[in-house]
Amino acid sequence: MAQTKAGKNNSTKPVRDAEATQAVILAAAEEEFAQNGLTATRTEAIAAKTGVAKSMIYYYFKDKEGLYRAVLERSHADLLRAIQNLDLEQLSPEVALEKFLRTLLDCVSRNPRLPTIMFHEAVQNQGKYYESSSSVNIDTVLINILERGVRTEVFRSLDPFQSAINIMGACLFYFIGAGNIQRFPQGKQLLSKAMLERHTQESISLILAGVRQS
Amino acid sequence: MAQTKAGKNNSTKPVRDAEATQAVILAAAEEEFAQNGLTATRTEAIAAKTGVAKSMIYYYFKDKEGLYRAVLERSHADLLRAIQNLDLEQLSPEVALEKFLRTLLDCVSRNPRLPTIMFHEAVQNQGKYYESSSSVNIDTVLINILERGVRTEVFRSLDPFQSAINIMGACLFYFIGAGNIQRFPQGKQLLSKAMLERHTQESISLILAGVRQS
DNA sequence: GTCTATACGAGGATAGAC
DNA sequence: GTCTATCCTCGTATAGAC
Repeated sequence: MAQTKAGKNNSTKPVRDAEATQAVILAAAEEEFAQNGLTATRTEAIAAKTGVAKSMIYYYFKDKEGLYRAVLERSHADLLRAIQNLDLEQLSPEVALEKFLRTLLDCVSRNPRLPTIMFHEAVQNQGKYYESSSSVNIDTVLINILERGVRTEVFRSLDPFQSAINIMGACLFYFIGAGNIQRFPQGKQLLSKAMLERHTQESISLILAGVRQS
Repeated sequence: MAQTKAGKNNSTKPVRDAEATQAVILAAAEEEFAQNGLTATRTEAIAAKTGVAKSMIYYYFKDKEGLYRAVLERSHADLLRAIQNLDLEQLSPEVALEKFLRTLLDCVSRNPRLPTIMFHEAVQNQGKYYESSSSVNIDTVLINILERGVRTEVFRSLDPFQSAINIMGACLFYFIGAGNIQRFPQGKQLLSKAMLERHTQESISLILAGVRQS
């Protein structure tokens, strides 16, 4: 599916680049899906953002659902890879937890749309497009860390399953609120570099203090 | 299903009851809006759930947006009232925080759809239907508690604004994930009474431990 | 590969009978 | 107050020219 790339373009063909077109479609689609979810997103809105014809979506991704799948996979890839490569087994629970959180927060800070994409998928589609893979594993990693911490008594005797959810919430909710919270006092830039770093730090502090054995 | 309001029904009229009809529509609409948000919800889906004709929606609520506004207000009312009546000023920050959290968690446990409604409104509509009221105030109350706690040094020196968001996330994320998480190990009933109580307890423990001066 | 034009079904909203 | 039937816009998806 790859031809007419730049460079070979020295003759007749105008500005046609399959990969580039796909890329702009994916980028625009990610924005739209993040805000609206699968059903409420209009293919026309995506097309409008890209500047390319609406029919290009169907040419490259078959239909809206195909595009959605592509966006879902693409947007989760970074995080999944990062979490999988973490190798936390030989770290102390506390260090492991901090490393996990920093990785998670780093990824979503780089792509703040990811949390809202996850949430739309979870709420609207009940995670049906996740199949057996994806975000489920992330929670499992976290649960394991917590279990180990409780067992070795460096963490207080919390419920690992419940706490994992609450911890994810503490980290990710920020990005969900971001759109809404813009209309807060003198419009703080929640997604500015400084604020994102602060969020990372505050989240980690809250959680580490929250799980630690007192 | 809407019928048999009984009581006033002792005379001529058959099973017609304006309030009852409105009530079933509101109930069904709340479910649908909670799952799909404003745009993705189909009025037909609401009608199908109620058993009443689709046109009743327009008769009572003018249009889909009108119904949405009604659902939004109705679903937030409990929580807003509860939070407003809290009168936390004379309590110590720690006690105030626990009371606030317990109230919040109690309300959303009684109506687990509220968090997803808030979520959709925040993400999809950027909170435009909230006007000046609603959930904004809730965060403000929490921020005030945190500020007071930091000032009096019973809480560690956290960022009240950031922490307020993270705390809300820790409490509410559970309900967002609930739909998706059903498909977890041996289908835990996340919304069962027992699990909701556990969530309440775990959230409060995590947060109190997380903010306390060590 | 990219565009324009269009078919066609879904869904919001209304009219009018009962 | 409630229903059925219908209108008509909007949105997905395809056809076909370039």
